[in-house]
Amino acid sequence: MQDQAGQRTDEREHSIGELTRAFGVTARTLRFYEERGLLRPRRAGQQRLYDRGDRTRLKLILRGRRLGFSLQEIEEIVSLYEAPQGEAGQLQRLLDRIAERRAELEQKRRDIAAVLSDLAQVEAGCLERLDELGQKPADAKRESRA
Amino acid sequence: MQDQAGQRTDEREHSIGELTRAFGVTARTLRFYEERGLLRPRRAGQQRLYDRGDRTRLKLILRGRRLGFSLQEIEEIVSLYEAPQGEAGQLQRLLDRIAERRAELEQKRRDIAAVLSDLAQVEAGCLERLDELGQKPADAKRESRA
DNA sequence: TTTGCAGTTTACGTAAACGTAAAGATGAGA
DNA sequence: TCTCATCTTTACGTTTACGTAAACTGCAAA
Repeated sequence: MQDQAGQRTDEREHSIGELTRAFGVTARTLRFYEERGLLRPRRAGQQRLYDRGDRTRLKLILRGRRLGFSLQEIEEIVSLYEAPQGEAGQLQRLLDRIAERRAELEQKRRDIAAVLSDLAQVEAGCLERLDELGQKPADAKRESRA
Repeated sequence: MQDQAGQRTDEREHSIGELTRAFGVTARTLRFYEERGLLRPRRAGQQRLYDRGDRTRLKLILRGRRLGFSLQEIEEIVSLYEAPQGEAGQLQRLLDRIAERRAELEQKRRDIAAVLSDLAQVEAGCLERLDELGQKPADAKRESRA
């Protein structure tokens, strides 16, 4: 588990190109996130170097993006992770914001359950009709030759 | 459970204004969705009248929106619900598309679980630190006077 | 009759999240 | 030394999902 430099891949710093390939995003996107303050890779001269922390942040960002949060919301969510210290009032406000986010996420979870349930119904109807047609379905999981 | 017209609210047709209040969207949004072909309310002269089917579709649309799907994706998803008939090949393609959507939704579900877990950790840290400070937290669920 | 509200169409504006092109720097290899 | 890939900054363009303003219609209450 060592790369050419004799370091674990997790510990190595990565160029922007490596990161684009690893995460399936464009360099423009990474620079844009940096411009928005979501990423702060260190510099070797002009070049950006992304360390493990940057990759973790990026993972969080993309996770939020898949969930349909705006970059501003993502920024707020990610900032929750990195606001550990503080006096009681601050901590209380942090807890409140966490509760808000949790409520949103649970709404999303309910939405997902509902859509999945709807899709399952449509699928059942399809299978039934295929069955009536005397056909066997061949989707990813249920291989016909099994 | 009868309204002024002596019909159940579920059966009544609604003006655009009623719908905006019921769903918390603007009239512009409803007209835009219609322009995009996502809604087709019937007309009484110029005025739009939304029936139960329209409201159901709107509910589906907003559900997709909360999950971060684009209107185009939402259109595709909703169209899955309304493509029941077809010969075997069509049904098979429909099943494939359902499988794709299901995969996306399950990815989102994993993302939600991950974020919720992260938030729970941050929250635990907060509570611990509040405890060290000798404070009692007062969030929505855990009322301090309980 | 006038006022006012709720609705309509048309059309330009806008914020977010990048895409894309231009022009230049930099280091490795032929 | 030249070339090529990869990186950089700057800047304008694009798509999505509406916002917003203007100008008009229809109906109902004052």
